[in-house]
This record gives sequence, C-alpha cells and structure tokens, in this order.
Amino acid sequence: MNSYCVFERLRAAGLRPTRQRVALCNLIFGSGDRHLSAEELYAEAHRAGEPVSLATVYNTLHQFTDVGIIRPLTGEGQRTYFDTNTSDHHHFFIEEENQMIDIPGEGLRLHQLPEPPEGMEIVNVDVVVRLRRKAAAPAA
Amino acid sequence: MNSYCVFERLRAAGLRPTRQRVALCNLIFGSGDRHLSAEELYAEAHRAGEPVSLATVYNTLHQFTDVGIIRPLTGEGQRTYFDTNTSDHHHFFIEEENQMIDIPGEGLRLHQLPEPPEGMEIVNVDVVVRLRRKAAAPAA
DNA sequence: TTTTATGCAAAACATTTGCAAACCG
DNA sequence: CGGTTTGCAAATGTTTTGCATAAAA
Repeated sequence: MNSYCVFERLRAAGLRPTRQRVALCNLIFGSGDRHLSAEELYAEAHRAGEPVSLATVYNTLHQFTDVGIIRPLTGEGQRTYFDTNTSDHHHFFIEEENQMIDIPGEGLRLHQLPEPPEGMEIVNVDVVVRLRRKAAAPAA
Repeated sequence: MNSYCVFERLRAAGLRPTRQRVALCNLIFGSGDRHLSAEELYAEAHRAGEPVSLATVYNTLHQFTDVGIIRPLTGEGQRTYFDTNTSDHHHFFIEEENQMIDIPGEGLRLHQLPEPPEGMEIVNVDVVVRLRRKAAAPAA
C-alpha cells in the first residue's frame, strides 16, 4: 500500500513505475478489494491531484490486466469494471444500482464442473448471482 | 416457428404483431436456440429482405426482453448478446472467438447458493465457464 | 540518448433518443 | 380516426487510436 510496495509490484510485472502508474496503482490497491471502472478511477485520480488522462487510465487498466494484477469483471453493463481481487471468487449483482458485491468465499459452491468441448480447457468460472430488492412488507 | 405461432406469441406478450416484429421474431426463433446481437439480427433481416432499421432491432430486442421471451447474456464483451433460451442454463465462453455456447443441463451443478444480503432476494444465477484452446501437443 | 509512456483530440463503436411519417386495430 | 410503432439521423457514452511531447533507463 505504500509506494515501495507499488514500485516493486510494478517492476515485478515488468512495467516501468512511471508517476502515473504509481499513482493509479496506489489508488487501485490503496483500500482493499474494489470494483472500479476507468471513469471512476480517472475521477479519483483527479480528486487526488494526479491529473492523468483518461486514455492513460484505460491503457493502465489494460496493462494491469495483462500482467494479471487486476481482472475484468463479467457483467452485463455497457461499462467495463475491474476487480482488484484476482483470486477465485464470485459476485452478487444488484441490477437497480448497477453494483457488484463480492460473495464471501464459502457462500457458494460449485458441485460439478462441465466437461469442456474437445480441445478446450477451462480457464476460470465466473458466477453472477443477480439480486433484486425484496418487495417491502406492507406497513401495518 | 411458423407465422401463426409468432403472431400468437406476440399477442400473448401484449405486443402488436407488426410486420417488423413478426419478421424479427421469425428470424430469432426460426432455428432453435441461439445467441445473437442487435447488429447480427439487423444483418440477417436485411439478408432476408426485411429492411428494418437498426433502432427498431434494438427496440424489439428490448421489448422481447421485457416480456421475457429472450434474455440478455452475461458476458464481458462491449456488445450485448441475447439468448433465445430463457430457461435456467449456463454458458461456455471462448475468449479468442468471442463465442458463447450453451452448457448442457446436467453439465454443471451448483451445490450451495449464497445467502443474499439483508432485504435482497436472488433473481437468477449466471455461470460463465471461460475456455481456452488447449496448447497443441508439441509435434515430435 | 534510446526506448517507452503520456496526453490530447479525433475516431470508432454500440446504443439511445426525438420526432415526423406510417401503420394497426 | 387514435394510439403505437417505425425509421432516420443526430446525440450519447464508452473505449481506442495516432502522433507529437515528455519522462524513464
């Protein structure tokens, strides 16, 4: 979470620790697991006084994805979200709020994985549990 | 699959069977379960000599979604795909080809569903099994 | 100095919207 | 007719690209 850590994380990934990348990396990993879009990260950077360009935010998110330190979220919105938690886990999706929430590790278990088609292998499995707000109980 | 069926399907859904809707409905449901995007359906309609506008294709897909005869696919591309199979089933996703394939019903089983957060209820569960072509065995 | 990254503005897409004209019942 | 639906074209929102400038090694 401190800068060294970020420096090393970037170096280890083979990315030059430029000012922008360090700043974005700090924002991304500075507060636990998160889900964020390019636009959000861009806004955050500017709020934090780091004037990166939107194009750089996109580039950076893709570079981070390529080296595996974040991963894109499977969802159906038009906007792409990235997850800072690259370990195997799944998500709730609240449609009305367009919000993704992590499902705690033990919450869901896959019992049987399907046989992939000939010549294919499974990379990973994403589960999205779509949620809706329960109809409020009628006030008495 | 013939026109009556489509007429009735549309009426049952409370949609006026206009020429365009009937044509699109025939294309969508004319050949078994499919996954298609607005752009693809638009191209197909034109190939079939039914000159609908792209806007109408979008409108129609959304109307059909609203009345529940098709459903949007959970995926991570920028383009939205729709599935003519609205029953509970899951998908393989081949990244290199950007292609979704149905997983046969028995192929995957969820063992334990997570407890939704307070005040929420589960609408449905989408599982995407990401696939990759196996590395070819090195030629001897 | 050489390579690589950044920023800007413009391009490329996918999708939505507003409104007049056409269509369904 | 009267309310819907359509089609067009323009607007919107997101993501990508090209290229000159700036920064890292």
